[in-house]
Amino acid sequence: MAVVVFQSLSIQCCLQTQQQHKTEIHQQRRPLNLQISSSSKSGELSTTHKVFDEIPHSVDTFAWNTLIQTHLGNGAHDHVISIYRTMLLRGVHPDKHTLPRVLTASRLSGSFFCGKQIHGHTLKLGFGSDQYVVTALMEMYGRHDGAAAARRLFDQSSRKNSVSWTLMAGLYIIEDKPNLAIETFHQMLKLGAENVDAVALSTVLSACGRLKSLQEGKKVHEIARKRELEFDVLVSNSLLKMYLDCGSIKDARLVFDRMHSKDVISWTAILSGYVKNGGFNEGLKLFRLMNSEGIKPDSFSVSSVLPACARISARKHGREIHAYTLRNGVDSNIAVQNAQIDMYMKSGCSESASKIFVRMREKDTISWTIMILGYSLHGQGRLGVELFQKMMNMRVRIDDTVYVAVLCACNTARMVEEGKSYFKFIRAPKIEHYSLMVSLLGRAGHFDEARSFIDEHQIEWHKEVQRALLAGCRIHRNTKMAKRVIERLTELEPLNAENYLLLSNMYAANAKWDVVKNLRELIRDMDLRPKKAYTWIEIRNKVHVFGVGDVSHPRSERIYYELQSLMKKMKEGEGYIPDRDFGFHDVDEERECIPIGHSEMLAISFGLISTQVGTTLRITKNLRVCHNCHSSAKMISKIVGREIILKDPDRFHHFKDGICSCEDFW
DNA sequence: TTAGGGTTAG
Repeated sequence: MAVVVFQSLSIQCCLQTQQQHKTEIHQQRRPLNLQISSSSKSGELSTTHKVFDEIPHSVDTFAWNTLIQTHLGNGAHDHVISIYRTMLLRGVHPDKHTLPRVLTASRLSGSFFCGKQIHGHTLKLGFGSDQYVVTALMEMYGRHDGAAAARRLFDQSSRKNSVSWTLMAGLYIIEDKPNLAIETFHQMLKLGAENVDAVALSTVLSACGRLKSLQEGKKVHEIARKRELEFDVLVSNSLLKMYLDCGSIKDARLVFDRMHSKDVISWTAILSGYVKNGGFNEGLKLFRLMNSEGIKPDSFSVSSVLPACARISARKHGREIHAYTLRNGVDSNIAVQNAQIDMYMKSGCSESASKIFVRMREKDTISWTIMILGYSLHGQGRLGVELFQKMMNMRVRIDDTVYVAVLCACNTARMVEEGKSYFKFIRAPKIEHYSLMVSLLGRAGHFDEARSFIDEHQIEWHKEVQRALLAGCRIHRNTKMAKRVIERLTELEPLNAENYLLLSNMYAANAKWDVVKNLRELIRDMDLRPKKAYTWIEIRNKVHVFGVGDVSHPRSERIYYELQSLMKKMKEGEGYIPDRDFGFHDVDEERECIPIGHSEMLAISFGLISTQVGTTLRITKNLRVCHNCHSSAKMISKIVGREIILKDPDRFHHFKDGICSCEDFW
């Protein structure tokens, strides 16, 4: 931070000095200007500075301004201040071009004190009402003291233009007051409609997005259309983002498809929009299309598409994109590296993720969070807790999401006391933190404590909390409490079919068929659509999908034969007895079906007959795996001597040598 | 010679 004291310098003295050297300036200005301009354009700062050192005292302000501009453009803000000081010391008079630049430099270097001194200079020199000076001052005070401070300067200024109006609107957005930003834009329209330009439209569109107001956004879209600015790339990209922020991917796509020219930002915005809204395959498709149209992806586009690979466990695509980042030099970007770690973790390759994490030159809070969550996902909660301890020791910034991650890790590792102590550190816990604490206590079987915790924090009427409690009931087969929880869930989410199915399955387990019949009728009458269970397995670049009792696969006969033979081995060699209790299961159809017809069993069997001995099988299920399949998968891993990695919505199960990484707590 | 703006990761 530059702390420069100018008060000792006399502006009056500078004025006199300049008068004295007026003749010399005229004689020497031209050759010096040329020298500075050519060096500045080449961006060679050291050369520029050498030239600057050679400038005689009599040189005019233009050369100094050019030098200042070069350093400002290169982000050398402190240096700009030093040059300004030298300029004053040499008696050169700052002008209306110098002052906004040094004000900007002092704002960007965080030297508000210095900025205030320069404000004094602008008044003494009579540039207080220059438009560029006013906007620089507005931005400085606005960012430091808030929008109200900028507003005072703005209201006092006699000549307002599109830049000052837009700046004012932008400051309101920073303060999360999008309504005021939109109001400012409309005031500008009313008072000086000819001023509206692409940047003004872009700013107000961002405010509409923040407000999630499709109505306001469409009004601005109409204004852009009328002023023929709709297809300006900045405006189009802002419209795209506004529609995405307002949740209308359809309108965003319409803007994208109609754009005359698309840049890397347009492509990144739309593909990121799809990925964030669950359109993982469409996101990947757009990424490929972008490449084929000759738009080179940058760190932003790569970080936007990698979560799609993570979510659909598309290791192959993820690896290809990873290779692309290495070839194109974007792999050292921290956001890209974080997205890569997340992708590898979520597609089952925790080792590849760890390698990147270890090699990272710089790690931020997000990098650590991804690793802690990743370890929890793979049943290595203890490693996650250790990482959190390390992170604290290294004084890395801890935020709410890191606490979510470490509480997840404590859950996985069943480290109740550690979880309790970390929870105490959270200043303002959110419902996610409370739910994780309830889950931690419930999974450990501490139901009385979980109840007291819920009462103490008055969080009973949150579906997340009830679901967390249900997880504990499942593990400990606490049917009595589970019934109460599910009944509460049906009150909280009357349109969620899953809750009625859980209830129905619990009554079925107790042979209360009349209640089961009533619940099924209720589901039908309310026209609720329960989820169906599916499992995917990728064999030689082709994805095979299996439903419950599926016989549609061309190798179906062989798949069932393999399963029958495995079942025989499990019964004879491992003493396996299928569990008929589906009381805690989320789908109805699987209870009706014999366990070997469950989708994950079919996928495992197909994987075994389609790959070489010893190959690891990787499968993904859209719903939670049932107890029978979990036990079967453990035994199969031992019988066939293979690792089976099964991903369900909450975690990875690594079945190996007859045991699972989740230690049967899922 | 100068200002205000649009895309990323947990």
